[in-house]
Amino acid sequence: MARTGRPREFDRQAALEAALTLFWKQGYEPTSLSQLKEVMGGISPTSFYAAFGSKEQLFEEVVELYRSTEGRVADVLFDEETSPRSAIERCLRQSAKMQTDPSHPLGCLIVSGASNCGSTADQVVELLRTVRKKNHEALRGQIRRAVAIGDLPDNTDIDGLTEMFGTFLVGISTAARDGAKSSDLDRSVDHIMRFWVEA
Amino acid sequence: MARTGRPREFDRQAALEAALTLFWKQGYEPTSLSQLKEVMGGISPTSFYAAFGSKEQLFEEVVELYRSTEGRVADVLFDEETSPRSAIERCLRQSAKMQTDPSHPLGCLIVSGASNCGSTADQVVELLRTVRKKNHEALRGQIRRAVAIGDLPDNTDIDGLTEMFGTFLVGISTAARDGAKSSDLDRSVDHIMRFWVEA
DNA sequence: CTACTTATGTATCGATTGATACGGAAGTAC
DNA sequence: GTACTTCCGTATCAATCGATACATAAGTAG
Repeated sequence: MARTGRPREFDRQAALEAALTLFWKQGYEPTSLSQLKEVMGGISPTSFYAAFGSKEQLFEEVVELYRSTEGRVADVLFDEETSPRSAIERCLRQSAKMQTDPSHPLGCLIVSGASNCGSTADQVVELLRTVRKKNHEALRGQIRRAVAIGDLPDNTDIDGLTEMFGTFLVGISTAARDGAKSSDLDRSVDHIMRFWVEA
Repeated sequence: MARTGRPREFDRQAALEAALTLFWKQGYEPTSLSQLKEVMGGISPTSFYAAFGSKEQLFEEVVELYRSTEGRVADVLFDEETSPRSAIERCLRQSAKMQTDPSHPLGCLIVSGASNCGSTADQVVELLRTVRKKNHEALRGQIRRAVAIGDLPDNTDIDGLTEMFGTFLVGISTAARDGAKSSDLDRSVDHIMRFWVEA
């Protein structure tokens, strides 16, 4: 690793995970450097900027960490080996379960991590929006595939169905933060999938 | 009105409406006093605090204004003279239409107005959450009523259905802010209502 | 040892935050 | 007219924001 120079005295990975938890709970803008430095092991501002560049760069790194861990619940939307119906259903169920899990903050970092932001945080807002749009397009891809392989009729309203699932998916974050029960959310997935009888 | 003293030189109602637009667009915390004073007619800090008390009190007044105007789309959830199915459907359709209307900011002030907030804004977060919970309970009331009058079967999963509609409803705000088309959202309401064939 | 590299701690930067102090201006009441 | 009330404008408050300067400590390379 570090070939030369004074070795780092804090655990960079642990600090990153602590930052994830704080950003997840509070969102990007209201999370201050003071809070970050504190949860990241009480590091000094110099250490913070040397290791992470800036608050914004840290957040970008945090988003990557989130996507590669808890955020993986959305990956199944990109899976073309599962049936479309099953891919969507699993995404919704796993998202609902993950976002109500009390072992970490409630809701979704991608949806709620930068929802109220001033103009100084435009880049961060766009970063998260880009991730959401990718998920939305993956959702649309699954619906399209379902029509293509005959799991849904040819005259299916692809955009309308995509919007139904997509709107429900992003709604889970607010619902979870408002205290929705995991079991209620799971059964709500039963209902939203109910019209779709697998071929 | 003002019986005595120097008369106000700015239009209080117009200032309140301008504040609503700004809060709606940016959210509570990232909206600064400087921005508010500017859009509210370029008033001075003294005039601001004399007329509205504080940023937080202004926001509370703004929420009341919103609820009595654009926010009325949720009122139908409290209407027991409409059929339950129709009440829910109208709420969803009107919310989707209103929140994508380009004549004002996108999304919903109640859902997105204070989603990322620091601990100094706890009261504001709770205020909006309380409104959302009331709407959620009204939704549950409509489902309950549907079962009671036989529009839905006796063994209906009331909490699961409530969560499905409630999660979709709060999702509209994020969907609208992400650029969802009004027509797609309207058709997504077709789909989410589809399982429910009015008696 | 010296040279170099990297991390650390303290002290502080300019800008902005929400909120006030204070004096004066503009109206009504008598 | 004077007294009283309400509002306005300027100047400014302490606190906090994200970010840096500067000197020093702790390691490797030769």
